[in-house]
Amino acid sequence: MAVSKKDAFAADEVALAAWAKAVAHPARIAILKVLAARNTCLCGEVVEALPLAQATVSQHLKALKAAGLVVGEIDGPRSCYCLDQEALQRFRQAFEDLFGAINEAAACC
Amino acid sequence: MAVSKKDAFAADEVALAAWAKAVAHPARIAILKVLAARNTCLCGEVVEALPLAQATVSQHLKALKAAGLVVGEIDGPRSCYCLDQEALQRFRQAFEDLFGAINEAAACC
DNA sequence: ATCGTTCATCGTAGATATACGATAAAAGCC
DNA sequence: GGCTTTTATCGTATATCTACGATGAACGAT
Repeated sequence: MAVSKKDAFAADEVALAAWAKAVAHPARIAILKVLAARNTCLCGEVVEALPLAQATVSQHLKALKAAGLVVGEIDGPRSCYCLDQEALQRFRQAFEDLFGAINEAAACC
Repeated sequence: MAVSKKDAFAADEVALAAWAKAVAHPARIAILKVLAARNTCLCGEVVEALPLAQATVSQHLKALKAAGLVVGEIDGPRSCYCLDQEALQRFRQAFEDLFGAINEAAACC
């Protein structure tokens, strides 16, 4: 964008938008599902489960980590990624709050 | 992106990602709240409620419309935007399904 | 017909996102 | 020490997003 206007919005809106952006790509949704389905969480396994190159998957994992939805520990040659259930619940709650604020709107027009 | 790989993912993941992208910006979250809080829904009112230029707001409204979360009817000089409650509920359900699939994951590492 | 109001769209500039190959870095193994 | 495996990061190309001023289109009012 020309210049970010995100400072002009409420902090909770910015936070929710950031989470939403983290899941605004099918690859990242798929990654969350893969991490949930396995308890080993190696990056290589995620790569095998997705139709993407290793570098791309690593980049998506980084985005999920930056959003706080996933926790990753680099352990030498291999690394361990897992879901941050607490953060996911906060995200879920923020979403529910938004829907709650929205769904009693009167029909217009 | 170099070339979109979205065809390689499950349809429901692509759909959820598209919805998530629609709310992946604080301005669009704010717009949804404004539309919910009023029953008149004129574009001008949304513009006044946001710290953005009219052209930018119109563009965000278009994005929300493209995602199906908002319905808009152009009526000559003015236009009427309202929330599509049905679509919002489908979105909410898809999200809940995702969280449901994710939150019983075993802790790893 | 000419304004004025309201909104969409165009054109554009700069910022991000997406994807990949190539390469570097870290650890174990020989 | 070299070699392999695993993963992150760099560099890069293309695509999309974000924002705005300027302009156009539709209608009501004068």
